[in-house]
Amino acid sequence: MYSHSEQDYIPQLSIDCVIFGYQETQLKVLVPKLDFRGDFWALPAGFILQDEDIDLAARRILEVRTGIKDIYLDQFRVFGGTGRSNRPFLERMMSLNEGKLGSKMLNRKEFEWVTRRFVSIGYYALVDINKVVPQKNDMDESIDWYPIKDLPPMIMDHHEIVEKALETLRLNLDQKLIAFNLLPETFTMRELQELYESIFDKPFARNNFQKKILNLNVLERLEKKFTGAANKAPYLYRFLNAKG
Amino acid sequence: MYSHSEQDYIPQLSIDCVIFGYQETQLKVLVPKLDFRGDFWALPAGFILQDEDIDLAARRILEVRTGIKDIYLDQFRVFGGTGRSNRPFLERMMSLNEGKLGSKMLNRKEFEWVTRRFVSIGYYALVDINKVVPQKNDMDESIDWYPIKDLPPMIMDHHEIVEKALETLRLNLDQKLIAFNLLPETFTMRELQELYESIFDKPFARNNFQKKILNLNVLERLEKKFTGAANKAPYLYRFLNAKG
DNA sequence: ACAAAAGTGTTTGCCGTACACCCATGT
DNA sequence: ACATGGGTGTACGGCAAACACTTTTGT
Repeated sequence: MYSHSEQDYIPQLSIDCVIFGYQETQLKVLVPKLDFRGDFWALPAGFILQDEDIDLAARRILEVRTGIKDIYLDQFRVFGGTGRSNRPFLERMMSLNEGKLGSKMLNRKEFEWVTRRFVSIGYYALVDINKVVPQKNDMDESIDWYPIKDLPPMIMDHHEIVEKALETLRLNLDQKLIAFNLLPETFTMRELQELYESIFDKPFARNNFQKKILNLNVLERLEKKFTGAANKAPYLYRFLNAKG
Repeated sequence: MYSHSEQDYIPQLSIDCVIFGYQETQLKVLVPKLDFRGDFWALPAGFILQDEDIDLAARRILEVRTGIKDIYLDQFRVFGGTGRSNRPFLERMMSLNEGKLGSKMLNRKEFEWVTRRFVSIGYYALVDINKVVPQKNDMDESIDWYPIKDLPPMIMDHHEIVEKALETLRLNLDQKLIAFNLLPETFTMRELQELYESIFDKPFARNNFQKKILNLNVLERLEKKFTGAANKAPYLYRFLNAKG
């Protein structure tokens, strides 16, 4: 399988990614399930090449897992408790998988490398869920979108990492105008509002929400969208990057 | 001198501290000057023990340099560019100090350790400047408070680190109610306002500032302060930690 | 005609800014 | 009396919340 060494990667330092997507009025997170007995889930993660900027390392990890470039990405916090080691998890995993690991068996040196105490840099990413084709790597059994309110049990402190990522997302949402990264190119005001509601987990008043968003002057109103529903057709909007 | 090894510290990972103080209407930063020819300044920094939480490592570094515990401290960003190595600086320093390093000479192994590419976690701290007795370590020629608008030339990307720390301080000042960490136990409204003005580098309207701060309901008004000046005596205030 | 959802307008209260005025103190 | 700086009150304007009404569309 893969081989880690200090020649290639910075030791004891990793990157954990919280990849947010939005689908069916729910905020979701992309989480791989590891291909071992025992039902282990873990956030997409990776290491930093000796000659690689940390932001680019995060970008590389994201591209591998989502298949797309040009992802909105933000560093949000470092997790550096003393208990942060894969050792308990890996030992349990190996005891549950005796003799079944085959080519996935870690050699002694690799085991030593990955079971040391790790400090991890947390990044969160916002993607248009329709553009993403989740990619398993050779350690994964599967990789899926889970509603943030219904995440599978994850290893180590990964639940806390998601929690902090969501906190940061809420703080930055209006500030940095990044909600649009979670939506398709065009969208209705209702869709945007439902996205906000799923992120903040509370309702917004419809008319006031519209006024607030339009006052930001970052949306372009397009033609109306024909829905076939028994009501007025809503306008479509597009996010203006840096145009007038 | 000191000896680093992977047995003791996490390699290639460091902590850089921006220690803010306030004195004579100026926001200041505590910066040591290295005890070598060539005038090198560098932010207080250190490494993380293998069995040490990163926040506690930052706290340890701060305690050593300031002599006080119970310091307000916040992680704000990771600096992880590929160019982040002490090598250019150390080589220049050594060429300027040939034969004069004496006991400060790094042995081969130590030189290899400290000149690798480093990822650094930035922390900022707020201290009551009157309580601090800056402590040199055995690498320092001196350690002093410099006005943030008049910092000495610092090595590597330390200017950028201060810049980002100040940005974060501004963002968090009202949010987290932390300005009081820069002042003595008691202070006048004018002193607090001048502190705000030095941080944001802009004036505030006197009466409105007072109203805004008092509306936060985190200050206790004490007796008046006798100044001897030809005007009304100002009230003293104290910050309420978590009392009613 | 009616229900459903979209679009828009009006009122209210809060908050920050600007302006104005009084108070205490030493010269 | 006056200058100096401290404390407080009032008026204005913008913004967000709450309430209300109109428009479009398929059944």
